[in-house]
Amino acid sequence: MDERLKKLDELRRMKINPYPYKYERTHTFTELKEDFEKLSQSEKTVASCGRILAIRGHGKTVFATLTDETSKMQVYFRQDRLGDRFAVFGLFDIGDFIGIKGNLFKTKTNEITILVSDFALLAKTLRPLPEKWHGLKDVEIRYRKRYLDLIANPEVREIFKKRTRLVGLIRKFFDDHGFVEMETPILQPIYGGGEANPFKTYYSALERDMYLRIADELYLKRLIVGGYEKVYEICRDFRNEGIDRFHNPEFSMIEVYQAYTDYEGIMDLVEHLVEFLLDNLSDSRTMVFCDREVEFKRPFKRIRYTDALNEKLGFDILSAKESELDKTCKAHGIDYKILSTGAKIDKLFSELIQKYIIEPTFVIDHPKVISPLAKVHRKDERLVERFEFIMFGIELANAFSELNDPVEQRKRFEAQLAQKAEGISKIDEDFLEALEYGMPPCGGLGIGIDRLSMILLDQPSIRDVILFPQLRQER
RNA sequence: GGGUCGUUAGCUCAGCUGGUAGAGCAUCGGAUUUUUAAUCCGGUGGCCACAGGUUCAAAUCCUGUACGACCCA
Repeated sequence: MDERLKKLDELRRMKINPYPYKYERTHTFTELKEDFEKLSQSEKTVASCGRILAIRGHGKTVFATLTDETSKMQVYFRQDRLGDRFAVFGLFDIGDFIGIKGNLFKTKTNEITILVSDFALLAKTLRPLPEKWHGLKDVEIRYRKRYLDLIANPEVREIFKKRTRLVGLIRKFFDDHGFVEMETPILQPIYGGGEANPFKTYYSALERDMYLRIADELYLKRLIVGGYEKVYEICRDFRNEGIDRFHNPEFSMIEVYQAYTDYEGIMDLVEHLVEFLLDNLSDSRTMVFCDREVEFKRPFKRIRYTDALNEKLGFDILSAKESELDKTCKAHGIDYKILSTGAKIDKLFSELIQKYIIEPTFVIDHPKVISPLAKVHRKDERLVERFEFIMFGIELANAFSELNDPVEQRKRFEAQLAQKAEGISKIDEDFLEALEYGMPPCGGLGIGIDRLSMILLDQPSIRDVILFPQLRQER
């Protein structure tokens, strides 16, 4: 870094501003390559700019490789063309941003190159870049200093662009189906709509505790009460819990609510969404994730939650005694002591069934105890009308026929409180009051966007699809 | 929370059963007018994550801590 600071001084002595204000670019590197035939015939010079990736000096000439966001480009400096200015290039380093003007030609190895007739420093770098050949591998640096990861590993830049395209497609799908995108509060006085511990904060102006939302559900339902019939929100939610390959405390979801439909209608919607995403993101309806291949074919497989679990356990989970549940949990190495009845059942399900679901599958008709916001199943009052969309053992979506009976909803909240379940600390009276004004029959859906990105982009860790994952403080 | 593995130059990595710290790239100086992981010659660069312990001697063995990865809960 000392060497580079010296060069910086030297440049200033030469009256060269190392941090000028702008550069007029005529073409990106990709545009230059695409229009090579036409541009290389022309006498007119082109102007491009980018970061220096490599310098290959040959005495009175220099080849350098530059990169802009779109592509790489080789540029060629010759002393006989640049005269005294040629020496200025000696003060440039790998990593610096420069602008060049010149004409396109092909070298004898057939590489499109700019013969430089004029150049300018656009920004001097002080620190050396990670090595060009091996890239940056240290995952800790890749996550802590993502900008270095993005410089050194262009494929990572591609992943995040694809993620953005994916979110754009999701938005387009729902817009095209007549849904309206809404924005609801991130800071909530009462949290709810999911099972999780919240992040807590303090709202000075209102002199009260607030929570970062764990879900948007209860606000979007208020919008259905208000008369909208198809709404969605692409939201950042926050859950104050563990971090692992599939969990980041701060994560992205889309929640969708549609009036006058039920979970069957939502299943249909999800199938079409997934199909739409695949058709726009990849060439086939086959998907590879962590070396396992899966084919998408409508209709997706459906598995009844309790049937699957009962078959595996050999007894009926819903009529089982608490002691029997405890025994079963213990047998499967689950620490049941701190868990509510519902949590025990759900834990068993994840361990014994969900883990092994690879094909795109709707797990349907969950027990009522683990689904406080879902409507009772029309054929079995111990169950609710709910589905989870699961593949590769990962839960991607969760949906219900939404409970709209305010009296029943109050009972469920009270039961949740009595169970000391996560995700509720007190009853959201305002929400219940909204339901008392009447919510039409409604299907609701939540999709984890990070996990969906993981699967569609074949990334093994959620941190590979989140630009700035939180890590512990460095010491 | 538990287990396993990792942490050595700016980056990627070697470093054996303990004996003076190594390579490639980057960087600096020199040569080089079509190179492209350019090449050739010469140099700089290290609190071996941190703190203890064992030993005549520790990057190496032991203990603890921090951070990270993976697995389990």
